[in-house]
Amino acid sequence: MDYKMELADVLYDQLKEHIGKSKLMAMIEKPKFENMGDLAFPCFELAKIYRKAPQTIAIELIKNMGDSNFIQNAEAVNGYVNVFLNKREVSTRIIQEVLSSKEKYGDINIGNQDIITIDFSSPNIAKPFSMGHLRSTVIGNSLAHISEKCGFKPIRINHLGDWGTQFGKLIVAYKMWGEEQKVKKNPIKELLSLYVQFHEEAELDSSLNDQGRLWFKKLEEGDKEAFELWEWFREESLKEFSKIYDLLGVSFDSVHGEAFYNDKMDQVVQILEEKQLLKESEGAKVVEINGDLPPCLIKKKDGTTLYATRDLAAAIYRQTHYGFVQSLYVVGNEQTLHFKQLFEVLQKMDYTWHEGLKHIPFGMMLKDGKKMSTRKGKVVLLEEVLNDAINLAKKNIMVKNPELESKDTVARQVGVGAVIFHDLKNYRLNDIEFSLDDMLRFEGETGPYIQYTHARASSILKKGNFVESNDKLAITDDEAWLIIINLMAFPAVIKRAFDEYDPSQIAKYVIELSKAFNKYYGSVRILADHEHKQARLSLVFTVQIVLKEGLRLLGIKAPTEM
RNA sequence: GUCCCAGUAGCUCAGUAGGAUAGAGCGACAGCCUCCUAAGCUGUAGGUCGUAGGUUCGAUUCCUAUCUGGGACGCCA
Repeated sequence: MDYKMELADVLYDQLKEHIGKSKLMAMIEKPKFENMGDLAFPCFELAKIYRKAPQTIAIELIKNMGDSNFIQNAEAVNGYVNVFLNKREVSTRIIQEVLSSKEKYGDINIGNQDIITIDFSSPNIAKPFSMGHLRSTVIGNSLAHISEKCGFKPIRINHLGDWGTQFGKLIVAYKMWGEEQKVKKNPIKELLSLYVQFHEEAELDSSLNDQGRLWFKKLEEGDKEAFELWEWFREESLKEFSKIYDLLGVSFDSVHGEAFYNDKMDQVVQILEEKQLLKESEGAKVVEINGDLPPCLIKKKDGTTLYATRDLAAAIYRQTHYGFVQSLYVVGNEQTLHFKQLFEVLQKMDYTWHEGLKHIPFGMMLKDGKKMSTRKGKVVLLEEVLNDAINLAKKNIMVKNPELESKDTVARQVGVGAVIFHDLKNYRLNDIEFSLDDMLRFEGETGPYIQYTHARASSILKKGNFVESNDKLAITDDEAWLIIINLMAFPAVIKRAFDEYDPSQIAKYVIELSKAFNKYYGSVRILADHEHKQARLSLVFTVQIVLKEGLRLLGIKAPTEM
């Protein structure tokens, strides 16, 4: 039920000569303070049209307002029409709605099962899974859930960074300093230190870079030795990554990395040539782009490809293979220019579907105010952070709930939940200064706070032997109203999260709902009063449902005890 | 040098298709478990919304300039 619409209906008759309904809808806002009602209509713009004071207009609007079951009364204050909803009617109705839809509450069918490909996570082979990759992973995963909730069919793609000059460099480093046994024993760590060593030595001897490029050329041309080393590095990396994905609860529909497009790039280059888009510039092949953008590099002077080439091939492949209506790239803000160029080139190639391509940028994970650099070995390993969080959660359980049966499972859900929530609760374009302390905080506006609230709700339902019923839903507690308002807002929040590709909307929402519930819990003895018990427990049940669903959309588990 | 993003309480951040008294969490201080999980709740202290102009009945929100921080700017991804 949309109460904005309800208010618009009630006011429309008086205003239809001057304002359309959609404009009217857009003008209605939420009052700044609770004691000012539930909806507000500002009359300042009307003052010009009617040549009257806003306050006078508000008073007249109220006097001639139509009737509605859901509107209790209205007041004219400071040029606003402040509307109070009929709490009893609205509460009953919303509880009924959640109860009948369960976890489908908030589903919006705007997607028509159309395909959205989501390119996210995409770690680089032979490098550790760093905190930087966490952002792409959790944002992309959440966007997949959100788009599904909006009726789309997401295709989760892990576009592994398994190709490029870096592998030439790694092969050189391995051949010069690597030891098979050491790498077998501790693959990622050993490969990383080889990679770091390479960059240190290359500072002194730039011919190493040439060798790196040479070995990458060999790799692209199918050299056996190069290929076998590459394959080995890839295998070892995938094993490491799958441990992380298991912990995070993330899975993919496709793990085609960059290498997958190796045999599809010639065709792209050919098309570019046919369309006469390819120009020679300083020995390299480029596509020039109108406007201020620098040209997009397609081939280096040694004939090897660049990631733009592979991304072009990938975009075309995805369109022919999946027929997406939207294709999202959850990739860091610093690559904005690359995607602008990529999309421009696809437009120049006359692909009409280029409009569905969207870069979803996010801010960087900073260390000491600076970008982390793999090349210098300045990385924080995600696995270590997750393990720290899980251990801390376990410690908390031992103190707070030593009787709990599935301690390890819950510790994992809570620890991982804390890390994911910490990442998702802020707007994605903000840079995040890495702070282990912040990430391991379990109090206040954190993942564990939401999970705890959910566990509380679950526990009370169990203690109260709650049985679902459609009767006795009328809630009379004043303290419940804040919960009701939040429950009502859920569908709109999901819509906004989808429209803006912004999971933080949902994170902020579950915080508000949790606060409202905990406040209620603190002031109302839910199980004490027999007469109101059914209505109250029904309310608790709706909170449990929506919190669980909200957390699910963020990729976080909701344990019933903790 | 050019372009992009950001500057709100001690810290981390909300709020911005312009609107009513500037909002949380953490930290600090003071309370609340004979009572449904205290990972909780209640209260106090704390801000000329980076700075200066402009548009407007009204600007933290829009425009311009400026300062500060970060990022991007062809053979890495």
